[in-house]
Amino acid sequence: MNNLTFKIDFRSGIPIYLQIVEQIKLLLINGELKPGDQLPTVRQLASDLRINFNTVARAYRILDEAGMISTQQGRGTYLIDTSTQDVVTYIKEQTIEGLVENLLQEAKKLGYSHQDVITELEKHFTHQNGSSYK
Amino acid sequence: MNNLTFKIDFRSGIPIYLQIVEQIKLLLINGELKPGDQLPTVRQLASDLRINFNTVARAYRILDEAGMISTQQGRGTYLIDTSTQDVVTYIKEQTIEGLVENLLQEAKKLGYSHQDVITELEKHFTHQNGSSYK
Amino acid sequence: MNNLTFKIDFRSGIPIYLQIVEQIKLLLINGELKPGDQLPTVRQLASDLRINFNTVARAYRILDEAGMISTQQGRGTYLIDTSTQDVVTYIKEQTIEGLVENLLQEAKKLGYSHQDVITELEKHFTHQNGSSYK
Amino acid sequence: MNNLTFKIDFRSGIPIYLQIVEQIKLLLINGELKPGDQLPTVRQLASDLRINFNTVARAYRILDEAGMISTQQGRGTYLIDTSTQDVVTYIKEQTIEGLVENLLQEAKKLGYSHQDVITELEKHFTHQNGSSYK
DNA sequence: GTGGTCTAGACCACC
DNA sequence: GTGGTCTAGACCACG
Repeated sequence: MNNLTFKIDFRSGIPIYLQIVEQIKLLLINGELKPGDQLPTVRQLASDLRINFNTVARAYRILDEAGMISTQQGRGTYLIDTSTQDVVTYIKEQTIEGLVENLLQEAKKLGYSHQDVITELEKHFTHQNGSSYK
Repeated sequence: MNNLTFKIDFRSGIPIYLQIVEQIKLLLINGELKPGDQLPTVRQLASDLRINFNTVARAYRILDEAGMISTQQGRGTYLIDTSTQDVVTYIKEQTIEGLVENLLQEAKKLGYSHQDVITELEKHFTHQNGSSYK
Repeated sequence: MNNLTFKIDFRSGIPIYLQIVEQIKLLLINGELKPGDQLPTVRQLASDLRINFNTVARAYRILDEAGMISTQQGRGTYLIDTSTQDVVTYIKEQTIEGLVENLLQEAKKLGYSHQDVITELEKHFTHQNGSSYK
Repeated sequence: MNNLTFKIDFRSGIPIYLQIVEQIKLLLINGELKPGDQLPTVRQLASDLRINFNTVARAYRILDEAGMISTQQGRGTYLIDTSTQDVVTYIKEQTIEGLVENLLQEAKKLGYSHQDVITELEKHFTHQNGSSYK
């Protein structure tokens, strides 16, 4: 049940604890983790990833403060258990919005119009794969 | 002649030297700085921004290594002087491409289709300002 | 394990941080350091060499930007860990080529033919040590 | 008589005064300047090259101290006038020797044998132009 | 007066 | 404990 696919990049410069937070969000979105599931213990995950115990604890603390997980003394750590799809879509929307907002903000500084951004995006669509429209 | 509009946010957590690097790129793109122009001296800019000259020197060194400026011992620092528009468009394109690529990569991880990204973008267009597009 | 033989010449006029960069390249080539090895911490090496830790940090930053080492906040600094011999031979070749190219370029300015250069080289072989060649 | 072809590279990082010293050596070797010739005045050359007066003066001082030129108060600066060919060949030899010695020293550090250096050199001969043997 | 190097030491982020 | 950032200030090389 806990063969989770964590990928940590030690060279990316992004703090490990943040990478863990992101990974867990992704696992939830992918469906690899479901609301109510138990997360690996801090010590287990630290050992698996060959990283420091405190680093995992910090990631869990952040998720806890964000209300995404529930840490229960002596019983373990669980993903919050609300009506499933709600959490997932909320997180997804929150994330994509942040990304888009950031893109537009930067583009604006560079003097690009919204149309320019669209054009650039479409360039990438055709390059990568013609099949991605759903 | 050198009344440049530098804006440093000391509370953003982003290193000052990186903010300077970005600012100079922006000034170039905006046309406030032109290829061949002399930049303020390290000590002058440091004094203007109320920061240490080593911090400015570090920013200039990075821009120099990136080939955007030319630092000349005892003479000052100059923006690179190639056929003007080339540099500017190159930097702009490089930047927007990076931003878009990053967005799509993240969106993909979240399971969004390209169309979803477009939709989200358009939502922002109407919210922010109705003038620029659509 | 980290009894590395660093030799810094404080009177050479060559910046200390550059000397450190060169020394580490050499240690890698000599095999005294191997891909994946941890380098001494910035503060440790600074203390050993009786220099400021910022000077070491600068050398490490350069090596990092060049992709030769991997600096990890809070964990330490490690030599890059690709298929061993690749890195070493690449660096060696890159270096010797630069040296030879430089020599030929200068010799050309002086009006020397390639044969002249060879002749001059052979003169040095016999002077220095009769064993290595000819 | 004084349309000399000076080429200064402000971006090379090599001090301008050293570039001038080298240029004058080259002009002598090329025959563009001959023993006994008058050099441009410090102010004239500084103006031509758009550089600081002191920089040229410094270059001339070095050449003077090296015995290559003779500065005569109020009369100008002249190249030393010994039996022509002597000076030229001396300078040439001195220079090529320095270059070769430097190459071998660096190659040695890298663990290259003399044969390796020869091999690398020959690689460059065939690549550049097959006609250079005199 | 210009930039470059180095030092000493404080404070922070991360592990 | 690790590296990163920034400051303050000295000294040097170059122009």
